[in-house]
Amino acid sequence: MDRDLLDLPVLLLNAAGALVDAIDAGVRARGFADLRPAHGFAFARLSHDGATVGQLAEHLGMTKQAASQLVEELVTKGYVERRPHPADARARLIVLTRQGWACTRAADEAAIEVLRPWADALGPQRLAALRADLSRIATPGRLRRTW
Amino acid sequence: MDRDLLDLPVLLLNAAGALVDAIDAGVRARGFADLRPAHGFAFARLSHDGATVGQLAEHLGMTKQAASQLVEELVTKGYVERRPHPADARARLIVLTRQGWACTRAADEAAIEVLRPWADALGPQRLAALRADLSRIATPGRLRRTW
DNA sequence: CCCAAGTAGTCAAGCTGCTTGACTAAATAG
DNA sequence: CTATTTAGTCAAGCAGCTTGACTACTTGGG
Repeated sequence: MDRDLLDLPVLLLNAAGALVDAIDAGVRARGFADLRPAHGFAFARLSHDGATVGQLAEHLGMTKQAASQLVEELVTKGYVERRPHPADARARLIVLTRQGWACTRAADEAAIEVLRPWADALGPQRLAALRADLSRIATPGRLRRTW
Repeated sequence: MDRDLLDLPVLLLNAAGALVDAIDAGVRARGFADLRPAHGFAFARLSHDGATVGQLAEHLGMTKQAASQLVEELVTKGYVERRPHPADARARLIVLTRQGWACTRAADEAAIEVLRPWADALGPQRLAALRADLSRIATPGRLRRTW
């Protein structure tokens, strides 16, 4: 039983990795080859009303500097744009461009394509249980590069 | 429902990260402050009869060169040693030293300390279900740095 | 038995994505 | 209206990985 406990982290990491890789592959296959998984997680945060660089950094579990240059990269590639922040002239509101939204939709499609068969095999109540169980371990909101 | 599907990867990654971080903290607290999570995953592989650099690379999802220098680091710090391989003079068998075993035990303790309360809260049959469900997504044996 | 091809491991160089440190401009507190 | 804090960027550095090239040993086919 303890053996079972001990390889749970490995199992979890492995599952997460497999999922992320599969979705990333799906996104690339849809024509967005210049993006990495981290960008997708950024898009997920930006897709609700945008976000500041600081909020993005918080969400991605990295420094503001790192988030800033990630944004710079996305601006250059045309996926997001910096707008003046309506309530704070120091800050800038990062929002998705048309291309950013297109990519977000593609990512959603890819994710569903990967997750659907597996969710169907599991069944709804088992899926709900899994979500609930995972939520217990997860630190809300903070995402990080693992190991 | 699709919304639920879509944040499953985030949830998984988040949970995996939280677990890895917590165990890593436990290991450091036990006096092994010069190690990172990746080393722990290496130990897990080495603890069954040792392994070659190539096998380690495969297990950790990295190139042989990277695994080789990870081993070099662990040799320097006294956690593993290189032995001649019994069946192949090109290869070397990497095995844990006494200190390596001590760290492995400490890691197991830390992992159980972290996982136990959460496993208890879940209950045995729910835990078994979680393991089974995760196993479906996971690519067997291959571990990778996620995103 | 021997040679050609394949495999285990290491050395060296380079690069990517992150960090820490220092700074400017704007907001906020007292 | 100054003193402190906060948002963001610029610059430099670095850890952990990659690709490429090489040596030592093994394996398979004639």
